[in-house]
Amino acid sequence: MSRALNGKPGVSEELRNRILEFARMKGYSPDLAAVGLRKGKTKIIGVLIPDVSNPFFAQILRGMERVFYPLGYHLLLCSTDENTEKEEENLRTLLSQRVEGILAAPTDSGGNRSIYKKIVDSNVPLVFFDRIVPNLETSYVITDNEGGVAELVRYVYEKGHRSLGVITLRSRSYTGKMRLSGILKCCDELGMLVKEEWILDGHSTQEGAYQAAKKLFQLEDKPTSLIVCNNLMMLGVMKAVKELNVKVPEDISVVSFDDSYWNEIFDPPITCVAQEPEQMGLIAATMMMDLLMHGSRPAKTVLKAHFIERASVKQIK
Amino acid sequence: MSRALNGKPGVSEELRNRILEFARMKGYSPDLAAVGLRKGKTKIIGVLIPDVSNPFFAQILRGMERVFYPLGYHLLLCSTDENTEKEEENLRTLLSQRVEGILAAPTDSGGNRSIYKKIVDSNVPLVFFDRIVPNLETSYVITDNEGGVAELVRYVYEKGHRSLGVITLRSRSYTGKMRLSGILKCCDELGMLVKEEWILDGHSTQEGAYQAAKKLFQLEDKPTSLIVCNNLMMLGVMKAVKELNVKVPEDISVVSFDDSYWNEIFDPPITCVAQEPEQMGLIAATMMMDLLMHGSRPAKTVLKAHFIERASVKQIK
DNA sequence: GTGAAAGCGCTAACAG
DNA sequence: CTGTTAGCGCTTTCAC
Repeated sequence: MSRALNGKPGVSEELRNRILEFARMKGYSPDLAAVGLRKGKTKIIGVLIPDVSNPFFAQILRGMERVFYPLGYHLLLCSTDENTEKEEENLRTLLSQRVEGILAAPTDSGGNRSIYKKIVDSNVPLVFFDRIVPNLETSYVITDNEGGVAELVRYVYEKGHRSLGVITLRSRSYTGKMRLSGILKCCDELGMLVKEEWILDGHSTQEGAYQAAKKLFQLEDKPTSLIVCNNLMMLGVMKAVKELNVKVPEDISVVSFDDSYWNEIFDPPITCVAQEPEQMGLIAATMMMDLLMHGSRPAKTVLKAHFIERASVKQIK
Repeated sequence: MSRALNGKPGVSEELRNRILEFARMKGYSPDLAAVGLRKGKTKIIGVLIPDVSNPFFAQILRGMERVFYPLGYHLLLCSTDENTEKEEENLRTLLSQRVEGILAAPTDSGGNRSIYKKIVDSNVPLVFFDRIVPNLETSYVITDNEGGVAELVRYVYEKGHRSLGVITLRSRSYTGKMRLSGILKCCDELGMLVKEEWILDGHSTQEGAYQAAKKLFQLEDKPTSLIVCNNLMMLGVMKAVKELNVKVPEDISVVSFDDSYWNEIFDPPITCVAQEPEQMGLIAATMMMDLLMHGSRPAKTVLKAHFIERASVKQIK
């Protein structure tokens, strides 16, 4: 039976055909759970993502799907909502589902370290993307966050700006830490002023950034430029800009980490550094396949964010 | 063993505790595939989606996740890329994975009818969302496409417009058919002129709509208003608007089916009818749970698209 | 209250 | 070339 259905040698053509025909007639479909149980291979990969509805992660997901689909692997999707407990629970379930590997964008750079450690130790292939848990022997793809923000800061500096505001990500997240520290370091080197009250927490969300931007725009003593730490927050800032009728770049110049649909069509179009989420997903998935097929050593890739000049920064003489 | 671990009665406290302790020490985690095999319940729901990277579907997915997660169900994700063959293959795999139910946005309103029919007949709970295969006894949630476009057309008409262009979805898709026919029907009733050459196929994509809009904008004989049939295509139209330096609404008035991040921050902000994707996902998921738990009759929900007036339509005297 | 055994659907290994 | 059997990890049933 099995031989015939799976096209293995050792069956006569005639018998094989009879079995195949019978199977078709009965509408037979193999139970992959049973196969998985027997073979110890489920053909399922677990993906842990903060939020699918964020286009950035949605595009990553698409990149992954693109490599797994042709290889017959399927994706079990879990959202963490940036919640450490949910992350832990999801991780446990994925393990229980006996996924062959886990792709994760960890919520917190330290929070669930011990669980990830356990996963690594138990030899379940693990690949981090976008964010990492430091000092863990896993494959990962991340963007050069510090390099990316440095490029933005330097650009603004060269345009003559000497003061900068920042709308930050959740401070506990890996990317949040990297981007903020990168900005401050670069500003420090260049002698760019970043007052304490110009650093506002946008909580990684559109709404958070909207509130933060409103607060900033209403300050007496404002910086001449503003850096926004991700795509969703840029959207919140745009809303505040419109609502308070702020003129960009006349009143304030704005740059953003991440490019997204809206940066280009905003008026003025926003200068930014872009990541390539789909590419990142693709790479992460490929790393996973490498781990799975060749059991190779962990690979580490740092993607460059590429600079896109548009029209949201004013030249100051 | 099983009794102790699952908290079933019939075991002494002492033995139970000893077993639990031992399990914890050994890092035991139940094999859900085996449980599933034994119980005939995999706790996995299959989701078939055209494209995760489309924010509309990503948000639907999020809505689904929100109801399934607390109930211990997990999502197996498949992308069809609007490709009928991929859809068929994915459907087969989902069935083979013995998912307990399937949530699907079918690619083509007729294409894979027979497979869906088979799924229904084999009593696997099936819920359509956003799009349906007509005349199939399943639950579904869709938006009132005809009502939505009618609202847009009537609004434009009342603003004094008497000619309308259309950027359409892929003509084979359910939503594509419904929206176009709704528009034409409404225009016919009102006496709104829609010339053949003003109906342009945007192929449901940003790029397609970009090309289509450019073509339209360069026509000698243009309509005074334009309706764009979804969110992604609106983005393409925006790009064309910027590139050709078209003035909205002075040169041409624009309305859109779907609201999305960018409609609000565009200049001018776009008048549209909005769907609520997360809500739709939530409802679809709830329907699935109903089917699963109570085995109830198929439920059919048609959501109203709600009108949002912004500033992209000019009043003509 | 406890242990042992059967069997979910499959495949690999082993006889015939 | 073909038919049978054991066992993947679990739960349910049945016997003690």
